[in-house]
Amino acid sequence: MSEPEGNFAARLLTWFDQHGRSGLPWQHPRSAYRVWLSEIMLQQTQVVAVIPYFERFVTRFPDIATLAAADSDEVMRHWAGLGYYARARNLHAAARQVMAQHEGHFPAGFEQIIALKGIGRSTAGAILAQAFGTPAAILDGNVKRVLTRWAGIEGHPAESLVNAQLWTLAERLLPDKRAADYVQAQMDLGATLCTARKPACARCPLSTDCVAHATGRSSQLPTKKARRERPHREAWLILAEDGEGRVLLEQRPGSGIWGGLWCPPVIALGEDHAQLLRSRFGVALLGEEGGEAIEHGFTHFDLSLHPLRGRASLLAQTLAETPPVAWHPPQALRDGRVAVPAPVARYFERVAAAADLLGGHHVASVRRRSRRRISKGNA
DNA sequence: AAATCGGGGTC
DNA sequence: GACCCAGATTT
Repeated sequence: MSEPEGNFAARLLTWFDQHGRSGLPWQHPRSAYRVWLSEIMLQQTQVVAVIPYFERFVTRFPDIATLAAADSDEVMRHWAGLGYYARARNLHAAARQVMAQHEGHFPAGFEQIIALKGIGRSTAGAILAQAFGTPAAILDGNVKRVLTRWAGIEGHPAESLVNAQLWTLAERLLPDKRAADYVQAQMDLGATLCTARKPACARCPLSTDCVAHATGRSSQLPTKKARRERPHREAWLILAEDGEGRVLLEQRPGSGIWGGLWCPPVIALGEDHAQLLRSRFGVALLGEEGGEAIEHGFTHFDLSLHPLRGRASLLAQTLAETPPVAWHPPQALRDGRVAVPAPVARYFERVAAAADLLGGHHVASVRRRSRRRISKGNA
């Protein structure tokens, strides 16, 4: 078929030349490593949220060898607050994979790229096209939206049949030139014109033969999935302080929420927290006092964390199974020296701000050092 | 096929 | 408050 799709790619690229985004940090310089890193960070994460993390990450880990050689705690520290922490663990593992299997050079073949941890079909295509100029299809949220609308594809994209249909179409529309630009053009169209809500069809280069636009179904496509209501969970957040005001942290297991991050013990509200603190950490909590709950929403449940502060009394006893434990001053949990979950960092900022309000001005210097506050503008 | 895995931007 | 985001991996 010569031009059965009505010059879809050509129109997209012409639009891109005038309206595409060209100032993104990973576009200059554009190396395989920087493209790879950006694609991982951008999974389910918006560009504006990624940019400050990307800048900090490449400053500290400028190349694959540096990343591979780094300590995992330091990698997690540079990811803390961005979410989906399995991405960071997979990225780190993949960097070591590249060192071991490809002599430190990011591979240029699809099969080798997709074999790396954390890289699926779409991310592999995006890297292949942007880093090596090899034409490859992608199918992220943007492209799913653009294609379901343009071709009028009904049914939820998660269904295997619909998904296969979308991949086939994406492959068929692929131009044989300007591979990197074409990837970026698809992203930019989806992010700026063919948006989830109120698409700007009047300015879209594809509207002339867009099925959804012609039939008035743009707001109906892609088909939304019925969402279940999110359950609500409650837990204690145990803030056990030693004699020097340092807080007890445990490293969370790799699987599950906040995997690999450091966090004060989180114990379900119904459980016997005193007994659990004793058995798992050899600690008793003295002079307990509560505080206002920390509300935090996840994709599939809401969480209320009830802070429970107290003085830690170490019980001299041998413990059977002690998770990795560390003690850190609250300041270290605010300024990014320890990889803690975003709501935990926020909690300690709130406590510090309250103390600042009551007392001295010494906290000002701490704030200046806090990149998280500045980059994300947390209140 | 469905569930899991974060946090924030945006309306 | 609901929806969504340059998805991959596990169940």
